[in-house]
Amino acid sequence: MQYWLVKTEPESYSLSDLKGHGEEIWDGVRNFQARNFLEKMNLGDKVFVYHSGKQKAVAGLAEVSGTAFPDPNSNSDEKWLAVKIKYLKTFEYPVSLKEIKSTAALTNMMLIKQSRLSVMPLQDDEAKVILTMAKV
DNA sequence: GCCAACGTTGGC
DNA sequence: GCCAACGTTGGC
Repeated sequence: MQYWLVKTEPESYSLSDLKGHGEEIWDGVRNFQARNFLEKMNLGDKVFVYHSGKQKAVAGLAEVSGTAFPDPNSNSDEKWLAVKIKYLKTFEYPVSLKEIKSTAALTNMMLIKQSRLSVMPLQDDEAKVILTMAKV
């Protein structure tokens, strides 16, 4: 089982929106590296939802409920992908970017190393540290 | 509001 | 194929 992290601007789509809908098509990814990660997602993989912008924190957890399929909003001659994710939980203690940066075990996260990537895998130990920090 | 990092585009 | 110009993302 793999852990992932996806970024979203809560002003356009937030974790609470996902909570309200239960399940959502995660589309609009227009970056090859991110696309390749979407392709590797498996059913049941856990997905951390990160809020960029004002909040800058890992807000909660979702789960892959549908593996990669053509992004319905891209032209058929393009090869962009989307997945489906299902809401799991909102962290009572969101893990802020600041905390992540000041935690030695997390400083090699792709979130830090590649600040612009919007879909990325996490190491198991990184995921566990974040879950601990979120007091899940 | 600014700027760094990064991706994309287009001229050569 | 290189590189300058430009656009976007996202932290500060």
